Amino acid sequence: MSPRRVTLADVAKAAGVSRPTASLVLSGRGRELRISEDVAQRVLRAADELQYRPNIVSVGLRTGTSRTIGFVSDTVATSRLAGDMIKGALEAARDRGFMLFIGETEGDAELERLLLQAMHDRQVDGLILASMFTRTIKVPKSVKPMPTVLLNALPKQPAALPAVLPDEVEAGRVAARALLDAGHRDGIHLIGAGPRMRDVPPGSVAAVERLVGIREALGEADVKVAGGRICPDWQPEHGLAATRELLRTVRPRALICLNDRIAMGAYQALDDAGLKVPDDVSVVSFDDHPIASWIRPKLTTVALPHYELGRKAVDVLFTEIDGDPAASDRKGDVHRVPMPLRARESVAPPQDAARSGAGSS
Amino acid sequence: MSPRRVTLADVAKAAGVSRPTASLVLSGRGRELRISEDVAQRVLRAADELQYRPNIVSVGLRTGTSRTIGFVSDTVATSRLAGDMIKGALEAARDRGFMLFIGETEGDAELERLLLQAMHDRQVDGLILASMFTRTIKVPKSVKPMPTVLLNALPKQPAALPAVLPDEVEAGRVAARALLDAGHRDGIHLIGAGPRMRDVPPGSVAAVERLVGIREALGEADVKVAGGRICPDWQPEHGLAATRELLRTVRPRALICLNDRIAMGAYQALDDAGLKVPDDVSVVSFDDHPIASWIRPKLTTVALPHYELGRKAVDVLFTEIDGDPAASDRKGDVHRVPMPLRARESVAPPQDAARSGAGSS
DNA sequence: TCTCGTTGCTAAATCGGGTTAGCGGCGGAT
DNA sequence: ATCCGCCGCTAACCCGATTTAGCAACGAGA
Repeated sequence: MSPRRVTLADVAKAAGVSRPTASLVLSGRGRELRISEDVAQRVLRAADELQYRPNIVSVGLRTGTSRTIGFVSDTVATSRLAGDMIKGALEAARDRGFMLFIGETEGDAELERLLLQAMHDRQVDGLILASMFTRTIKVPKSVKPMPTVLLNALPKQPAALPAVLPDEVEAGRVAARALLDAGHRDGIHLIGAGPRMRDVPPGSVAAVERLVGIREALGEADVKVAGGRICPDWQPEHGLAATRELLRTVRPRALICLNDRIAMGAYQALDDAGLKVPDDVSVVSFDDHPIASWIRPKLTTVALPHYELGRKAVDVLFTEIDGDPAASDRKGDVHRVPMPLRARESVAPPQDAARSGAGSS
Repeated sequence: MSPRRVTLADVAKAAGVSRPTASLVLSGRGRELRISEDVAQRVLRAADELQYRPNIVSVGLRTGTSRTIGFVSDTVATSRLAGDMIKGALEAARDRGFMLFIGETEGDAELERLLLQAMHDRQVDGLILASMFTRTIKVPKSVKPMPTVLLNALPKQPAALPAVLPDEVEAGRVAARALLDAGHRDGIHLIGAGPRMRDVPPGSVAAVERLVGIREALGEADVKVAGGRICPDWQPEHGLAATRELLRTVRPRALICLNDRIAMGAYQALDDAGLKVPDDVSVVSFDDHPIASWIRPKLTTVALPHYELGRKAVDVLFTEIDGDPAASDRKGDVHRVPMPLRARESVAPPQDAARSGAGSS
């Protein structure tokens, strides 16, 4: 049906040389192997005229490579995270002429095994094991022979695999500083976790690390967390409930919500209580979910750098693939990607402080 | 480094037969070609014991296939759409032992060309050309020789390519009926497009089709649209502005928002005006964006069936790949995937109708 | 004139599997 | 005993590239 692909043999014939000669010229080893300039030019011209493109499958068979990397995640669809992470990985891979296989395991070990097998069967050159929320994962044995990078995940057993993660501790500091810089010193409450380090939803790495950063920055400024409410699940309804409960007893000056969905619930509770954001209560949050710029006032939040995480994972993977031996002692490296503050409209100086002019625009 | 892959030759040796014999047995053509039961069993056992898996790259070289399909979209990350669509495609492909290459063009024709080339180089067996919002697209010439399906898109020139799209017209009917069934007859306003057919954002297929369905269902019930506001862009702020403007002159009984982001803006405008959803004003919408079940009251909306769209596209693609000749006369088929109503909390009988008991729970 | 060394290219093997043609061996018919 | 034909398997080639080993042709030195 389709006009048959142009093969190396066609190019060789057109240039009047043998197939290996054409191969040598096109792979750039012509000079080194003393192919004459004249022949090289003929081959190059023929390849150009015939629009020759090497068949990657064939090269793959010979060399054992595929110019392809596998991106395996537990869930692709659940969160917006996935999209941008994949986009970043996609573009970084494309820059190097690589394609991406996508697969998802849905947390099912058997599915994961099958998927890794399928990727192995297709001779992927490397693997990215991604998690949609930061957590520790058990690294399947089957990845051993392949260059692999963990994305948004840490190995359960200290395996010699590099990991790429958002810098959640620094994000906690950034969120706290956003309030401090606005002049807040009192009445800062946490929604979603805290105030103590042990008040975190089980298994949530992000909660722990954000909390560490928050407490650290606040502590440096000699500011005490006024209180905190743990949410078992970081969904709007839990943020609503926790904030509502908080408001029964105290009137906070500022809220650090542990993510945007919680913040959305908090907004509702504050609105129900007749409290205005940011005039009565400032709110900062984490994630930069699309919702953050939709709700009024727009939410100031510390963004998960999904796109950069994806890119970084590919970058790290390529240092593995290119097999720089000097890199082998950095095998288990953890790469932290900065989480930038998206300063929007939900933070203002506290009302009394505003009077004394301590606020910033 | 890694223990070399088990090849067919290894299996043949272990079973004490030649390579072709092993190949015949494993490909199931053993019976047909009179391989003895004894030999067949030996081969099967050896393959099992050695955990033999055929190298797909090798098979690909010989047969020209790769058990892989390419999923090319204009943008992966921008909307949640992508994630579920990809998930559906992924699972449908996996059911058949196929993998997915993901690529995005960002609307750039040159990037698209490169991407299709890269997929072609890897001998993908078929192509899905997806758009993140329903629209007509120019089909690149380079896809001609390959089985191809358009997803969420229609060919600009009536090409002989099947397309998979959400059934937006029926969705319009469903949304309208949700209000009719609740007893609404008057004061139904449109936000985002309408009331006339020409009041639609340029280039939006969804707007046109939804409007057709809405007007049709309303017309059948002899109900007139009370009014409508076009939004140039379907974002919350435009929904807010349009609804606010509407409320300056009239007091609607029900709103049909052309999508959930607009509905979110409408919620805010209604809240600002002191109107309660659904008691004062019922709201229905389209898309079933995650936001729809986060806002209070939960939004009744007609869902974009992203997951099913992805699955369906792969299903249709496989009828192309399997090349059922009977299917060749259905080449240009447009497959419509139903959009289900997610009945939640934003629709109630109109207040006067409620008194007469015409409402449903 | 013969040998040795370059130079410039190609024959042949290889990757891992699929496919076709055909080769020995055995049994039945003549 | 001889021939035919079927059974059961294998030799050999193919896909499209890369890579190693080595072959001609030519010039220079002995």
